[in-house]
Amino acid sequence: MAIILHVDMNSFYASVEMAYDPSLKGKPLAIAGNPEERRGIIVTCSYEARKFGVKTTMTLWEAKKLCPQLIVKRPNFERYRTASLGMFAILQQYSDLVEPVSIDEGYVDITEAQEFGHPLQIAKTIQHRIKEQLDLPCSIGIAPNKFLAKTASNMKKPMGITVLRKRDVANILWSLPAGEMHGVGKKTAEKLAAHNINTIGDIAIANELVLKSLLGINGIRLKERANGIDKRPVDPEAAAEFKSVGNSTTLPKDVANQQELLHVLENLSEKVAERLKRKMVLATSVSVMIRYKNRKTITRRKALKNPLYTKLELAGCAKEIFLKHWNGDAVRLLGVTGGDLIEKKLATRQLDLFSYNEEAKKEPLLETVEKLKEKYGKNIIEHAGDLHDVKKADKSFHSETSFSKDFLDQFRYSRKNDERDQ
DNA sequence: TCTGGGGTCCTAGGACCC
DNA sequence: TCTGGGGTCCTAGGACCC
Repeated sequence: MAIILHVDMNSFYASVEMAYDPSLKGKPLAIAGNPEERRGIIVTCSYEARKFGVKTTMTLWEAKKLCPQLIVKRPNFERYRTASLGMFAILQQYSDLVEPVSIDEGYVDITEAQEFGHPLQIAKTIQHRIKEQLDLPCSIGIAPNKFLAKTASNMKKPMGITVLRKRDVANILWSLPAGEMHGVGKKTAEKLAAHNINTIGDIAIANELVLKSLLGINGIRLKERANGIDKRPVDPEAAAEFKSVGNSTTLPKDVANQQELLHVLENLSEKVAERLKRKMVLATSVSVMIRYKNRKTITRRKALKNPLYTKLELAGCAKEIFLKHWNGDAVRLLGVTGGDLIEKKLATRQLDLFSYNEEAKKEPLLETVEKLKEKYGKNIIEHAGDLHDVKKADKSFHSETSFSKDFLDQFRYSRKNDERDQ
């Protein structure tokens, strides 16, 4: 039987800020967007802030009302990426089978890692090292598959370690509300409730035909998972295979001026083009998202004959789509996404502007180490020496950076988990 | 005077072909 | 004269997650 860990960082952004500036420790801290640009929602907050009722997605002014002494920081993604690199570098030292799920969580298949001890010992060591070396708290779930490991890591926060065996599923999970299950959101919970399916146990014994008609293929999967079954392997490549790359922005104020909107599309296209270039992929489709003043949102997409990646082509395409479908109303948000990506080397088109070369591949290692040293003021390399095996440590940095370029290009954070953290 | 930004997967309908 | 059914591609939108 496989042994899977799910490592989940606790209130990650806030914890990183505290590691960076220890004077913040023990204080109510929130990471939020810019209120002047009406992006002032709470992205994540410290446990001290949660005691006041501050929650993810709350507007900044609501949070301030609950907790006037709240310290608010803008997100610093560079800092979070750096910390994330450090975390994954540690995970990689216990197994090659590390699958990053987001900037702050990942799966580790430790089935073949007996040399490092029993699963519980390994989890304790990893948690201890992340705390000691990065000054960051995490929770870890230990289980025979991904679903159970993910569920387990969520059960004790912060700094919990939870073992969830398949034989405990009925005892521990079945009494929980269906909405607690990973993969069951608000809408799905409502649909299930309408059929008197209210708990995870109800899902586990529900009629497959009912689930299928209600939720499609997802209904079948939910039933399997509710029974503790999940055959998905831990896939180290999963995060590297991007399907789309997009940028969107909520405008500082609603805009109806066409020139202004086209200019925003140009800027978004430039960012997307840079990322396509960095990933060495071409887009075979372009989508434009328009959210109007009243929050009505449309996406319009165009498949391309010639895959593209330059700012000029992307912007041209985005503008064309926009002008064709924009109804003239004031716009709140614009987004540009390149989709159906293909690798540059597989493209039949002539390419010349990619500056990427073999040398560039070597840089991330040095960069990573320098950043970790600088930003944390902790010598991560010395700590890596703990490993007895310098080669392995070296290798782990290399393999880690190979996925990090793609993976860390984005940021994500946990809403559902943050709410459950309370 | 609410509600960000970056993704994935799935479904359903229409076009088109055989 | 009326009309089958499978398959694929494309598009739009919903749901969910982090």
